[in-house]
Amino acid sequence: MNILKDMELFVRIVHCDGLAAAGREMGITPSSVTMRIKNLEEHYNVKLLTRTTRSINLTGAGHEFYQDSLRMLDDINGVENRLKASQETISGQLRITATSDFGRQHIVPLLNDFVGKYPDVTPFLNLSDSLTDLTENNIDIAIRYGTPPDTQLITHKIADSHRVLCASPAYLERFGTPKSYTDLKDHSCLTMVQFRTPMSKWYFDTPQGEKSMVIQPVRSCDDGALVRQWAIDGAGIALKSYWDIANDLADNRLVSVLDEYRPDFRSHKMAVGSDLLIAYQDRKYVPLRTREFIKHTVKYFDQYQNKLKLHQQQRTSKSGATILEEPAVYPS
Amino acid sequence: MNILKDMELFVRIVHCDGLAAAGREMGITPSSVTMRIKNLEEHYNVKLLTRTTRSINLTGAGHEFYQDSLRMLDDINGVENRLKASQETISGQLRITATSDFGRQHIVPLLNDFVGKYPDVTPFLNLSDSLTDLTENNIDIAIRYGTPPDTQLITHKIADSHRVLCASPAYLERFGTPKSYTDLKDHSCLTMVQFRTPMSKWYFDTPQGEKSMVIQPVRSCDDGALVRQWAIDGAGIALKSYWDIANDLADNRLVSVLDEYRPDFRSHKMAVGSDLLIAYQDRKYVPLRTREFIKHTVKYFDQYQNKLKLHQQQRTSKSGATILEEPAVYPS
DNA sequence: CGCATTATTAATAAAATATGAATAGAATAT
DNA sequence: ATATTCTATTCATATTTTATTAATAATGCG
Repeated sequence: MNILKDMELFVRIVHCDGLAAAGREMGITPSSVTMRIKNLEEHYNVKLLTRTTRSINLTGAGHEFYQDSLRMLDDINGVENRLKASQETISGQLRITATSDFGRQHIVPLLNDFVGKYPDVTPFLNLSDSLTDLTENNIDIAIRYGTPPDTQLITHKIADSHRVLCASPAYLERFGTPKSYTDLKDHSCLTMVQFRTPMSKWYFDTPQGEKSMVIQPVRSCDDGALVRQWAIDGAGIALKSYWDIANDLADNRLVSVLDEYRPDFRSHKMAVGSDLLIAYQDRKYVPLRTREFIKHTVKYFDQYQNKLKLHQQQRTSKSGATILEEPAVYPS
Repeated sequence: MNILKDMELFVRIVHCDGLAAAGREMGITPSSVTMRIKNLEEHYNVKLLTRTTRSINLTGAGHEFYQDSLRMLDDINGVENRLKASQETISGQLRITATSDFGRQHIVPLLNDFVGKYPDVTPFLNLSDSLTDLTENNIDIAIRYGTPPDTQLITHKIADSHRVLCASPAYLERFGTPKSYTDLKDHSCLTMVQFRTPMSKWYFDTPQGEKSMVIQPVRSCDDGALVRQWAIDGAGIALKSYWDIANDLADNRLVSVLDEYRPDFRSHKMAVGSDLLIAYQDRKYVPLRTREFIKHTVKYFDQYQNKLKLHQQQRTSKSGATILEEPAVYPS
């Protein structure tokens, strides 16, 4: 009897909530699954699952065994990886998740770079604005704004970030630049929809403390890229994360407004904070390719940030227009 | 490949300082040992042992693998022991469901007793008057009146029981004792509400056969304990299961009436019959704690029944009220 | 050097595991 | 209510994995 393999199967059964489904994922027939669980139970003389044709339920012993299995599988995974690591190279599949617009702008070129350097790495990129479960999808690395609401993850800050209210120069010329956050009620606002909820409650730091305002979006969408495009097209003012529009600001396709109010949005389901973070699973063994990619990413954004600063200095020295720097004075 | 078994073998090899010797201890041939180590090394592409015909030596990776093996074997050993323990020792969580009033009066002291005897048992008591699904809630034992409408359950009769119409001596003195079931229409009746339906249809065995009567309750409630308390307080006549009021009858807080009519109530959702039963899931492997608790319960009610009989004999001979040793347990 | 013991190899035997077809049960759709 | 679909199970059969046997080569000891 191969207990470790049975543990793997058992965990799959629990996750899939069914024997047949687990078998499908593992590439074996339902009858085989039945047999193996039956043998396990007979061997230890313990019932692990109460099962009808339509549902399964863990017994007390089953619950314990599930926890034990998770622990042991994690352990053996570490052992195997360390064994392989004795001559490990930077190779294999590297699975990354990032928000779609940010991913296309930053992760795609970064990943090209990485794969160019390490050709044996085969990247898989999940671009999704909804939170992806790392364990479920076997993701090595997640890149998000703010700490995800998952205590199991290890996070590293890659770069400073903050939210930015932005619009196209054409829009601002036509409808005026808001001087106070209250002016926004007379503007066209664009919002993103996350978890089916429009993120229409915007927060502002004011001399009177934090204020929030519920805006009435003229357009909303669950795709971050489209919100950005709308803003570039002059459809209105959008609230975006800094790195999503860093290029647009640098190239003057977008202009930030009301920076001094430090605009923000929040959600209980969402991550907390606004900095750009890299997150990965707390595993006993992190593959070399993953460790190397984290280094690579940190370096990339360091350099990028420097590049942008340089770019800004050039612009300010030439035209005097401030784009990235926050003015310190509030309008009266 | 069975890594755990290979780990076991590997540890033996290290301890025995040789493949053949390890094989001898494990009851397999040297060639088999060679094969398995070879497969291990090939699978992970790592050399674990440098071996000549006369001596073996651990490589760096082999040393790590040896440590890993010790840890994992220790872990799996614990898992296996715990699994077996659930069958062989009286330990672990024992999950019981009982009706609330009955549970507080009888199961709580019984369980105290049981846990005192077997300290490794951690009891969980679900006190609910509505039926609890055993599988769903992972309940080991249910104690109910009458056979539950669940064919999957195995039931054992613990004790005789029947329904009893009862009222306080004070009530009967003031409003008279009913002589026939038809007298009940002139009495204050108390009923319990189960599944949102008042149990107001009462059945009686009469010389003319079974008769039923729909009573108009002056008070009703979905909590059995409160109905009993109302009766004790003299609010009227209640129809209760015998064991729910056995203590009250014994101590003369309640007096039964119309016993000769064998009063009863029924419900299609309810259990059939009125005897006190213990029910558990039809499992191939019933944990030892469960089996032991069943024994314990049967014994407890046997003794209790005898004690009540004795008490009654003393009462009829002395006609003096005494309090039973087992007090009705209420959180005070 | 011979002797005893060991590791290895390859063909074969044995054991463990998976499959496929048949049966029955439970939830959903009709 | 009835049909349908998906599920779990069982058992005989096929496949894969693992162990054995016997033969061979290698090491160290007296």
